[in-house]
Amino acid sequence: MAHMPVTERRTRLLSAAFEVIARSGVSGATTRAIVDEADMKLASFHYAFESREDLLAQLVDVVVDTQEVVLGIPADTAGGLRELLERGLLSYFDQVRANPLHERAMFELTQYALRTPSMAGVAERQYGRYRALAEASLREAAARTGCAWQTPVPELAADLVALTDGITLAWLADGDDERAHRTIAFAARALAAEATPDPSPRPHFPRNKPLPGADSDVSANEHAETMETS
Amino acid sequence: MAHMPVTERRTRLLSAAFEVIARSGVSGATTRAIVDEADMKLASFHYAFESREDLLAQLVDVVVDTQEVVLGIPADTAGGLRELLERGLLSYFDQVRANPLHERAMFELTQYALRTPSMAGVAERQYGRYRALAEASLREAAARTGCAWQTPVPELAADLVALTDGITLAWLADGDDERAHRTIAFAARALAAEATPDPSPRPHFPRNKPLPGADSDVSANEHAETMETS
DNA sequence: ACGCAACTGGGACGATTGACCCAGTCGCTG
DNA sequence: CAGCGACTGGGTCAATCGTCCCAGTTGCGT
Repeated sequence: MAHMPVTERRTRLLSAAFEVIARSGVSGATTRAIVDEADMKLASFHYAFESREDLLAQLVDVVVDTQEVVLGIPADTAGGLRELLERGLLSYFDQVRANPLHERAMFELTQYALRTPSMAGVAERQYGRYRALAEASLREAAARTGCAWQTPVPELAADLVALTDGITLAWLADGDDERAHRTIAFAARALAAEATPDPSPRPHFPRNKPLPGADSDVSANEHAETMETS
Repeated sequence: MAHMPVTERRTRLLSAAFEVIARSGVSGATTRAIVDEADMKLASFHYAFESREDLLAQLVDVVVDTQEVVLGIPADTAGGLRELLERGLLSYFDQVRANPLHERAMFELTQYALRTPSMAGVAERQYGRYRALAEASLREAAARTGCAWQTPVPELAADLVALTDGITLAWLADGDDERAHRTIAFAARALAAEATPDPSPRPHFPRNKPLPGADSDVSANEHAETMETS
């Protein structure tokens, strides 16, 4: 393989490692699997990194610092706060659905960091970043619609992160797009209820409806309108 | 070690495996680590199970079927629906906090099932069970307070599962009890808003406040039991 | 052009892994 | 109480793991 400065080799190995982790988990990310994915020789690994743990630690660092998957608050201001949040959540969900392996790798790395004593605090930093990103989105959404949050935004950011995490985890497990869409609608309702009603004329009383744009199958299966307190 | 029927040996090995997974992850649950935890000899492993994968598959099965960690809806009906839900969530959270390793092992097993082709559908079944348990709790809470859900309960169950998952994951990462309590309060508010207001005199308009008992009490019910898979 | 440091290739090592084998021992049944 | 099937113990195997070593090769500064 062609010569290559160490720094670029490091970068490529980190990317390859992430790829392998997404596919086979952290335990499957052996030094040989990583260099194979990066199309390198085994010796190059220990020339670029001191050890496998060294690479893993740097990977977590990089991944946490470059995390950008967030609500994409739409530019157009059509609709009220609730609708804006819902579209932002749908945009996030589309990212997840487009690349499920990415989220799986993130969860995998989080758990690895959680059970590795030498990486104590990394998971905490990761969630701090999630919350910061969520907070920015919430502020933007409120500003865009002229609403004001009635709950401290950092607190709402934690709520939003919990919701997106929960939605993502459930979807990774069952792959049910429609259910995810319904939960997203619920999340948007719940968050919008924490702000002053937007000044638009719309009387915000959005009972959830079949969500146009969801896949056509799955339809009326477990959606019985009869619930009641058994 | 003393003689022992295969069935009991299997049970013990499953428990030991769960313990090891909680401590060291699935990848750390080697045959030797498991038999060591169970205080057995290595040969007993392959006498009780065909292979390591066999044990893991059976463990996931057992764990999914015996999952019982849910909202403990309190027996006393003091307070409205929102308060009842909040206390139920706090009860769940106490279980998690009393034994964080249990939840970590559950996430670990879910991810293992997710990336193991031969176990396709197990994660889906797991979340189906979560939803069923959540649905039962929601119905109970509504019945207890005389409220009626205005959204299909199976749908709300998915929302509740997403919330608890998100809360749990965030707490496992940062260990922030107070933040978890705030998110729980948010979750209770959000869910209660999906029901008809309870007939009690209280005009439910709970802007959140500094949470008077957030850090010290919560000790209504403390089961620091062993978790166990049996 | 030249030399030296940066980099590569291939092999090797010890440790650990899942799996297996088989001679021995236990304990129930008849 | 005798015997046979159920069970145990300890050793062994090939495969794979992380890590290391070192003789070669490349490319850059001078």
